[in-house]
Amino acid sequence: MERIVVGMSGGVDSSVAAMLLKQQGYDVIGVFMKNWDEQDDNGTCTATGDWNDVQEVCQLIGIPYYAVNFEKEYQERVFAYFLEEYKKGRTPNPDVLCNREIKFKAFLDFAMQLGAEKMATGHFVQKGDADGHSLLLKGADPNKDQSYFLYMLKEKQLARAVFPVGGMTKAQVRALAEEFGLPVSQKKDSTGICFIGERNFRQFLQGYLPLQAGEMQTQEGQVVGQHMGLAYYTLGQRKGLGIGGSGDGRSWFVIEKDLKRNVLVVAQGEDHPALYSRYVRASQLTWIGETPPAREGEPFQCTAKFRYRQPDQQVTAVYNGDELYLRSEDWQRAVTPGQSAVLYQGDICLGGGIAEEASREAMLDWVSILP
RNA sequence: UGGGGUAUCGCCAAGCGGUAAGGCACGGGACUUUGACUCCCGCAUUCGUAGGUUCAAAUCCUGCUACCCCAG
Repeated sequence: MERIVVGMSGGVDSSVAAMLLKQQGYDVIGVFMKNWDEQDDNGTCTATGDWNDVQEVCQLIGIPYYAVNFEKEYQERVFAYFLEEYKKGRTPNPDVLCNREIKFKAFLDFAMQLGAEKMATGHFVQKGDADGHSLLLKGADPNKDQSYFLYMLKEKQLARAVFPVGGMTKAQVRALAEEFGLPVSQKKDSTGICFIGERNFRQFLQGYLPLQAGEMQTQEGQVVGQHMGLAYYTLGQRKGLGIGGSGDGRSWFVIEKDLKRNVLVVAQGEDHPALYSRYVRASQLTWIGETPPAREGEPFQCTAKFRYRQPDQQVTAVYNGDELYLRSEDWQRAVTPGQSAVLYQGDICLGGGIAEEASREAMLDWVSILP
């Protein structure tokens, strides 16, 4: 009997995933990952409730369960990077790294040590196969597809993974949970940084990054307010600026973080040109498959998501080593350095990179590159 | 010191005798395994202040206060 270790968060999706695998006759082991240690106001660990849910669910399903601690790995491989990026004025996405480094590396290794053939998670993604090569496909529920967060995986990692709920809709998953009387069937979907959870983001950052207040200025250099530290803002941000009523009365948005001058550059109106770009340069490009969709320097068509849940955007892409250049058909709003650009062809997730800069104008000689 | 003007929510701003629009900001919620965006709801028993006229005033009258402008 094939053994599969399921990464269980205490949520509906991973609980149903474990249950389905058990039904299919696998030797299922549930494992709860603890990657962040934090006490809430009452002094109890915020992960305790989730661990309790995991235990309840596993007992109900009738599978053994364990908890494993990856706090150190998370700290070193994910959180350190997270803070470094903020210090550079960028806006990192820790969850894509968490998946590559923790869930599909540290945890995968752990699963193998438990004698498993495969690991499983409750991600809403599907797997495909092309001549024996694993493909990452979007989840069947277009509203819940989480392939964006898994683009950094390699096909070798993927080959070891199964996603039992990826072919279902969220509604179907909940219905199954309900049907089997899982105690978490009505549990609210979790959001926020994985393992760290929902919290006041500024308060959270304050504990790790020094505050350095400075000026908010327009592009023309007019001072329109004070900011409390560039790290607390991201491109395209509207809320939290606190400078309403000035200028022409429209909303203000962050259009640039000038680290050298410690100035937050803002502009008025959601349609301000500075919020939009068409060209994106990304680094740290990774392909899921061993064979990229095109050769270096050879432009190709695909779609991209510049943020989670964004509809596919038609782009022309070309890459050089781990540098990726994209030209979008449509204007893209607030493409932010540090955020990921994830590439697709149809339902296949190809991989992606981390945005370094976005521009209204070409940063490459596209005319000569394009056919 | 004369003359004129303006004072309505944190900011901007409707209102012109009939019982306080709207925008921005802010707060709450929804959405969401990053950060954002977006959407929904809330947000002045009160109109610088003290009186007066009137059935009824932010809206009319008077005093006071503050600020602005022009004269000096």
